[in-house]
Amino acid sequence: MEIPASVSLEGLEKKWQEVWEAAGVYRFDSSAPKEAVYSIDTPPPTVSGSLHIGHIFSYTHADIVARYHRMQGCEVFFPLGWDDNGVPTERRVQNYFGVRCDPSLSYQEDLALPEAGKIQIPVSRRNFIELCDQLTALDEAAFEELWRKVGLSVDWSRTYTTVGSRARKVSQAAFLRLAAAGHIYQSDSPTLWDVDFQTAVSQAELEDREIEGRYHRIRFQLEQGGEVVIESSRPELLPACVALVCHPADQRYREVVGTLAITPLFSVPVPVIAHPLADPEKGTGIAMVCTFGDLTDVIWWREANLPLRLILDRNGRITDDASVVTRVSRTPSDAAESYARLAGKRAAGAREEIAKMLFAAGALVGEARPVVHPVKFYEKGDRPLEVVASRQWFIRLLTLKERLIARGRELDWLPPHMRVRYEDWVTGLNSDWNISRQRYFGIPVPVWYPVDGSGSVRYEQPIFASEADLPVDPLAEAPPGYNEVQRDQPGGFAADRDVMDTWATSSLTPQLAGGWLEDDNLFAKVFPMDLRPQGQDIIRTWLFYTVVRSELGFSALPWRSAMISGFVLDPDRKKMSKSRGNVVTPMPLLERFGADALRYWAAGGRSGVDSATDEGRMKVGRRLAIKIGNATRFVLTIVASESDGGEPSLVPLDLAMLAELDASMEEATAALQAHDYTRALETVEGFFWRFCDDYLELVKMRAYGNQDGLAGATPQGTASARAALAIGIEVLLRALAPFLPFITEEAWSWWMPGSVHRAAWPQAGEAARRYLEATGSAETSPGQHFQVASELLATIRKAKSEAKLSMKAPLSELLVAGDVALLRIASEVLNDLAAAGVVESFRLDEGERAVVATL
RNA sequence: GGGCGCUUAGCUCAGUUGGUUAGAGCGGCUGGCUUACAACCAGCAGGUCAGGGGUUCGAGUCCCUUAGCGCCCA
Repeated sequence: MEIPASVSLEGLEKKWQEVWEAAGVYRFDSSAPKEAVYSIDTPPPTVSGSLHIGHIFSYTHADIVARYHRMQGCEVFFPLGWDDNGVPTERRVQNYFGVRCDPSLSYQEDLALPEAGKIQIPVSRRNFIELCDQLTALDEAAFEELWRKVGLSVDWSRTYTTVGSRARKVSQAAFLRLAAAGHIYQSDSPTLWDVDFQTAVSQAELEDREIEGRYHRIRFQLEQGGEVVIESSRPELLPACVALVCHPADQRYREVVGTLAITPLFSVPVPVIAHPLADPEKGTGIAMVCTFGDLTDVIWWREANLPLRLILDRNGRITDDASVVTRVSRTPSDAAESYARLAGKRAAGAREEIAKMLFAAGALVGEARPVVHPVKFYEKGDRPLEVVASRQWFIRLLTLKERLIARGRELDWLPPHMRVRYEDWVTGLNSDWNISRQRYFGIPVPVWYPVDGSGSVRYEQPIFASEADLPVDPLAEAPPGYNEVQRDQPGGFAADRDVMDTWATSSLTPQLAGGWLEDDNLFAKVFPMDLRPQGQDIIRTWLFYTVVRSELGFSALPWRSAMISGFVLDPDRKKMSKSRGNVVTPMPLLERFGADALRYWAAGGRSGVDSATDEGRMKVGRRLAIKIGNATRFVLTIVASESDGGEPSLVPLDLAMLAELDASMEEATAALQAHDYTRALETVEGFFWRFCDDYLELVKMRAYGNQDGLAGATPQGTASARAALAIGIEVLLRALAPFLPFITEEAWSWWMPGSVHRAAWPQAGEAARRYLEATGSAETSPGQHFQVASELLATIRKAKSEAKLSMKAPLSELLVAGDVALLRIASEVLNDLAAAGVVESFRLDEGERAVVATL
């Protein structure tokens, strides 16, 4: 036994994480039987972001649960990954190195990077990807350092990433299997497109923003005579107009539905249709349908089977190809002339130009009316999205809704109301999952296409990679049966140039981490997983997509439970954001308060409840950690001090204290079983303070032994107190270990072998049972001695405190009145009470319950 | 506009199937160097449970309603 002279928290993080790593305390043993495995699927953080206090919140909750199950004897599978994939990394690489990707360039061996602040230089795709790898490696190291410092009991030998060859193989194989099973299709269909990022965007990446626009009133002549006036915020799409639409019940337009209207300037006849999505309240109640102004246009276009007239290119500019309009115009040369004035312009410029033309043609009615309306944006973008028709790969979702809702109901949600968010999201899905992304740093779609004799790419005949060849890069490798010289040649092949959506990989974390396709034995043991801890902000993405992939690929839920954390707010309870500049970084707080203290704060955040960054709570956590160290040290000092040589015999107070500890542990265990780490901590912590403030004080003198003149102090009583103290603190250390892993391990190491984190979680009735064994007593039911003694002590303290006296001041008499049972209990704790409270005499009276302290 | 959640002490939050006098921590105040810990200990004060209505022997808890806050979706 090595008891330190004083307790310090400094350096514990570094010391113990090294010991744990060297001893493999958190290493997953894959030889464990399946029943003993508890597996956790954490969302891998995007490493290209900067460190954020939120990064330790949800993961700490998961870690507490992981540590609990490990102590319950489970082999815990708790790997962590890094999500490197996609736009955020590319952006960061562009800014960090001052480069941009130009896929037409060839690879340069010794790439000279520009100095910071200079204009971005173009580099080849391979160079660009190398830089992405380089930067993510740096970012990963910073993240791993944070997690280790926080003390996550992760098996760091099983770290995975969402790029790299393993992720490629898994994602591509999953893609091929879904394709073979008919869950994936390719379609040349309307797609939301960010003109700056040059990529398609899926429903989950969308965000509505209110922007200012202007409603232009435009006059359309009717073929049958007369006119209608529509209002549009996007008049520049007039050449793409394919219909007018009004609500079926709108009396104003009843007569014109089914007739033809003629577009001004371009003289294209378009049908007037009726559809319930047309809002009679909006504008004039009749709108133009263009291909495509927004997603409602897509619905009208699809349902009314309208023609396609695309006029925007992928840069968001009006194309040069006037034939889209001239082909269908009644005055082709006038239409061509009008169109030429728009060609090459972006939306905003074209809008101005067409307004002039409409005005000149007398087709504009009145002044444009300012309006604020919601417009779709890519969540990371800053220009409104356009809808372009583009060839993309999709995973079918719309036919899957009911199955996904049913799966959501099987999942154990914590808190339960989070299920509603998932269900609302699934119910509201209006498109399949577009998984093609026109990016560079990501996992390639494992597909090529034949090029026919005339040089056209035959997209309808995709050549899928074979699973045995994975991972593949179609841009660098030729498909089976072809060779490289045939690339992009007539009669040869062309690669699919896209990579997959980041979620197409991230949705496979159970497969990625669990050894799917690589270690069948491991995968069978860990999948489906037990727990998915995550933030509420990624229910519709990470959680949802993972459920989709698991359902399609494995006909199973990926996990039994989902534990949803709230947000971490800034100290003023405001949402943190970069733009507001109130993001709290965790490292300085870790340095100041220590990992145990931050974990204590995090453990106070119940599932689903937002928590403010609260230094006060961290301070309390730090004090608790110090107290744990001091209490252990004190107990050990007493236990190790010279003994009177007596064997312990049963003392009712000691037994009662341990029985109360057992009761607290039962409560804490039930809470943890339900993933309620907050309640568990409160329960254990509450008892720990009573152990220190009441029990320790009550038995201190008796436990010292050799106290001359102390009433009732016997060697047997001393030995009993020492036994109870040792059992109590030992159980408490184990109970506190999942929450404050560093100080508990430190205190454990002073006197116990091995790691507290591999010790057994306290079992029901354990403390009292061990005490009875130590005292050689038969089964005895514990009494209320600890409760009663605590109450009496409180009365004594109150009397002295109100008299402004030291606790050492003597009390001349303590009167205890009550029934026989109470008096018996009281009589059995009087000696300890006399020592702790310096009470000179007691009076026990039968009667109405009362306690009176007389100074 | 729709959905979900929240409103309890100065602050942050517990409060289980309705059941004694509504709890904790922090902060505040008053004391105490008590030989584990002054980075500590003891004690005290502080609440019309957001407002209104209802069900009930009994409501912080259940129902209706109003107001405010937050988040998600459109």
